[in-house]
Amino acid sequence: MKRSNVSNNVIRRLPRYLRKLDDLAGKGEERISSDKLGRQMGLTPSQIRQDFSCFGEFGQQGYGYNIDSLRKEIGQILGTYRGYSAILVGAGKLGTALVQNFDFIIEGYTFLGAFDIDPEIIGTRIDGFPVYDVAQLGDFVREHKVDIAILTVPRHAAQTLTDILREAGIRAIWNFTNTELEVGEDGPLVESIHFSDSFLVLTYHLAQEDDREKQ
Amino acid sequence: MKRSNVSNNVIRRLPRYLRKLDDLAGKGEERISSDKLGRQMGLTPSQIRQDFSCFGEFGQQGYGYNIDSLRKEIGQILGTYRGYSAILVGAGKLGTALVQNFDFIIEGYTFLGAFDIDPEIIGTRIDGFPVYDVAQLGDFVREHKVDIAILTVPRHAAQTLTDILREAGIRAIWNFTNTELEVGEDGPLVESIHFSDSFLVLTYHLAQEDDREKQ
DNA sequence: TAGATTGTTAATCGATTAACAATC
DNA sequence: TAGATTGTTAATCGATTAACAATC
Repeated sequence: MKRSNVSNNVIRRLPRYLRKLDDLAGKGEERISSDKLGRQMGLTPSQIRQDFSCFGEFGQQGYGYNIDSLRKEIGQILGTYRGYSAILVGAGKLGTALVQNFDFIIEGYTFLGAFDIDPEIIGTRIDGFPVYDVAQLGDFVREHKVDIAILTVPRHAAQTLTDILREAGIRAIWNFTNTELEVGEDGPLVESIHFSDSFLVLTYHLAQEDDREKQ
Repeated sequence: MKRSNVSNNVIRRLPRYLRKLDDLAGKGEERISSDKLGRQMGLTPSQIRQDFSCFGEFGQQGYGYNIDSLRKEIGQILGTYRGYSAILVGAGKLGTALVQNFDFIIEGYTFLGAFDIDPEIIGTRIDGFPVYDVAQLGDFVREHKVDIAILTVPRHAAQTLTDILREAGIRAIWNFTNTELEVGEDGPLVESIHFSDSFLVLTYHLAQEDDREKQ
């Protein structure tokens, strides 16, 4: 695996490849060429070959790529099945939905539980996992060396909890708070899902359609 | 407004600008230069000026940009306050969380209600909005000329509902099903939030850190 | 062997950055 | 007026695409 200076664009395409390959595998397909894959995904064959070649040589001339082994390679690159541990910070509707929709254990991660401030739900269970008092968050992260925090708290609490998580040595934050988190120099990785950004891109295109029509 | 061939990268930065400007306005700031804005957002001043200049001349030499009016301009470009109508398709945990977290009406959109297949929740209300039988989805969309469907159904139902929505003339689908929707030639716009893609980008970086360390 | 298809090098295209005249 | 800062043109950088020898 080379993986020296792989561009962001390439990295963000990898999960799409993985999804597509899972799809093809599910359909019982065995092999695919960059040409066919490109047509199915709306990419050029060149780009696909360039992307893969950032990480190694996964194909075979005259044959293409073996779907099953390519899947495994890309999964490996993306860090699946490495047993990374995760916790949920903020056990509201959104957080609960995420835990229930992602089968973390099957996917090769270890989900350890949730944290919340509401006494009503502390001590209960979500999908079988315990809900702890957020007051214990720092100690828990330190003790269990938690890798990933899924942050689904109200925006006003986002930075405070980020600070606690950073102090406790969390490695990554999956951020759903719709704010930019301050993590400083060698703070944790942050990957954000900004719902409103995505929604606004949608309405941008609608607005553009409307404006074009008016002319 | 020129808006001829604006690149995707530019479009995806616009919501970030809007968030930042809202932030600054909230802090009582009145004006900002591309230089300061760049430093705060991690972009070059050049890029910021280029981005804005795709849509018009919003600044003033020697002064910079007026935060309030720039906010309004970008909001306008992004189609806020145009009264676009939206429905929720799939009233599970995730969908409910989205409706409760986005105050659609305040944000300038019109939320019309939710649709589900579960008789238990059909006829109930979410955040005050009615939950209809999904059997009425097509007719409802046609009748109310609904602009946007928020699709939060299980993946196996995604394509069927997409087909119904397209047939009924929906203009855009905000897709949370973690699948690629087939919409054909002049089907609706699709903007997807792929949770798993985002999560895998996170674990990619963790895995890379780990591999680098091992060496 | 002939056909298919890779991995990689070179060419092109587009996006970002730098520079600067215009002007508030 | 002098200083600041824009909008835009030109230069650079990086990403995508094309081409092709290597080879299964």
